[in-house]
Amino acid sequence: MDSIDTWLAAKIRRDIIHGVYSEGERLSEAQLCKTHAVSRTPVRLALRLLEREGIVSRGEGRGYMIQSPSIADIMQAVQVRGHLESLAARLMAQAPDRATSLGAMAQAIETIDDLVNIGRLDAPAARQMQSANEVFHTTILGACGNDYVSFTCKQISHLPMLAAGSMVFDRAISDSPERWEEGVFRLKIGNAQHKVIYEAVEQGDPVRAEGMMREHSHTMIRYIETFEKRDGSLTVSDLVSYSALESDQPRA
Amino acid sequence: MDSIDTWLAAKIRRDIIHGVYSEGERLSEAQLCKTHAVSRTPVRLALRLLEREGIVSRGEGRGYMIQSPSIADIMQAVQVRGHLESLAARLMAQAPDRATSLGAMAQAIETIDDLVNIGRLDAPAARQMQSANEVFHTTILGACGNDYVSFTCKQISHLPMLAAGSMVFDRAISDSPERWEEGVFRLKIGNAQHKVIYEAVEQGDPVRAEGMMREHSHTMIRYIETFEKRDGSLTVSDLVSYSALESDQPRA
DNA sequence: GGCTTGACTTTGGGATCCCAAAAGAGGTCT
DNA sequence: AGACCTCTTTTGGGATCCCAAAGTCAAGCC
Repeated sequence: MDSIDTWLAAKIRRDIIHGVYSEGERLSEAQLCKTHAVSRTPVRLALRLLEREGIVSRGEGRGYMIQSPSIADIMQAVQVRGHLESLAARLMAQAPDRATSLGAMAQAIETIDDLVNIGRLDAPAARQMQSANEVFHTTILGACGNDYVSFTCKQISHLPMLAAGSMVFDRAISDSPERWEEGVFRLKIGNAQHKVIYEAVEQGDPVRAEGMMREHSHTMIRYIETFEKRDGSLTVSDLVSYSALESDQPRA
Repeated sequence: MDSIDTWLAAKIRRDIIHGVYSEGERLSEAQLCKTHAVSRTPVRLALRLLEREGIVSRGEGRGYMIQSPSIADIMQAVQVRGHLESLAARLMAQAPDRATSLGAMAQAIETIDDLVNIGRLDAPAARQMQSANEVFHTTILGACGNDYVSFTCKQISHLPMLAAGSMVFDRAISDSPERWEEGVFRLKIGNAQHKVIYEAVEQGDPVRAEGMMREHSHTMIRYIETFEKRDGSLTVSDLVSYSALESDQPRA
């Protein structure tokens, strides 16, 4: 299943996101063959995949053109994802067999609660939290009864911050105590939202479930905005490093 | 831009949707090479594309497996699309520069109104209506300010009834006068919803715009449901023929 | 007789070759 | 001197070849 082309696509995607290529730069198949030491077949498959992902465009003439996503692009995509998740929350609250999936959600909430209460936010804790958060969100997507919601989310999950359950971690969190306090508070707020969503789904309140999920994703967008304002020039590469916990690949 | 593989993918997609292959059937690259008289390269590209579209799955072992979409699948996808469009309507109602796109929407509404008032629903009229409807919906997607909404919609627009502005036309509409009357009434309702959406967007009322767009897409789902109930066994192929006006390909 | 193991066949992934079309460079004509 | 035409080179699409892995069948062993 995972052939060279998939791996190659991931590699090129990483390069694009990390800004190795400049916006609008033309890249040729032959060039990629040389630099990655593979044949043209996987290169073409990879490029077609990236084209469908929208981070490379295949113009009428020849050559592929880089379409590196900006922070604004990613925030737009996060908004779309959040909107789809709010649909999933509403549908799950209406699903007759939703009870079977409530356990996983409750456990995820509990895990996050425990981690937040411990108060340490080191890498392993962040990874665990990330994982629990992913469980919470994918459970809703999977239990909403509409498989296309989950499918559509997967279609756009290649961008940074768009994988299921991506969380923003502030790299400044370990610098100052106030930042640290702020980060923990934010995580508590997020999990409180999780609890409301859980309750609404359990009680079969679709309006409340959808509304709270909308707010939950809005919180993330707002948080990225505060990053942007604070750091001045937030790069896409920064967002990758924040959400890098989800991938096995170390930052380039 | 449109190479053999794209064309081939469209051909195989049509075959799958029209039920040429049975569910779960394995198809091999070599087989497709023979039947469509092309080399393996475009076949592989086409299969990878169809795999991403979700109508063909590439298992761990060898062979691709057909995943022909059911009526339920399509209705789920329509729900997703409708939800995304409701986001677009909300965002457009909040967009500062929305005024520039209001003209196209108004004209589309007027065109549909004229066609409905004439009262004839022959093929050219249906095609015109389809076209105007497409203008209305794509204008909202394009003017909402979030490019990813439109992008995400395109990602799932390969299924029948999912292209922008797809409309359901009742093939029984020409049979009996009451069905005919019913069909015209339904179109009037639909355009009345368009008018409300237009008004809400113009006045900058995001809640009303989103709500009415949600209702608008819900109307379509409900209509497909009535089809299903009436005909007993509605097939995906039927839906294609209902929405076939949008494509140049005649029904197989 | 059933199970295991080995050879054969099928099939998909990767590499290479060929070709047509398009971009670029250079020369020529006005 | 500038514009247009032509030739060359680059590049991407399609075809074919090769290989490795997986499935299959059969024969031999327990």
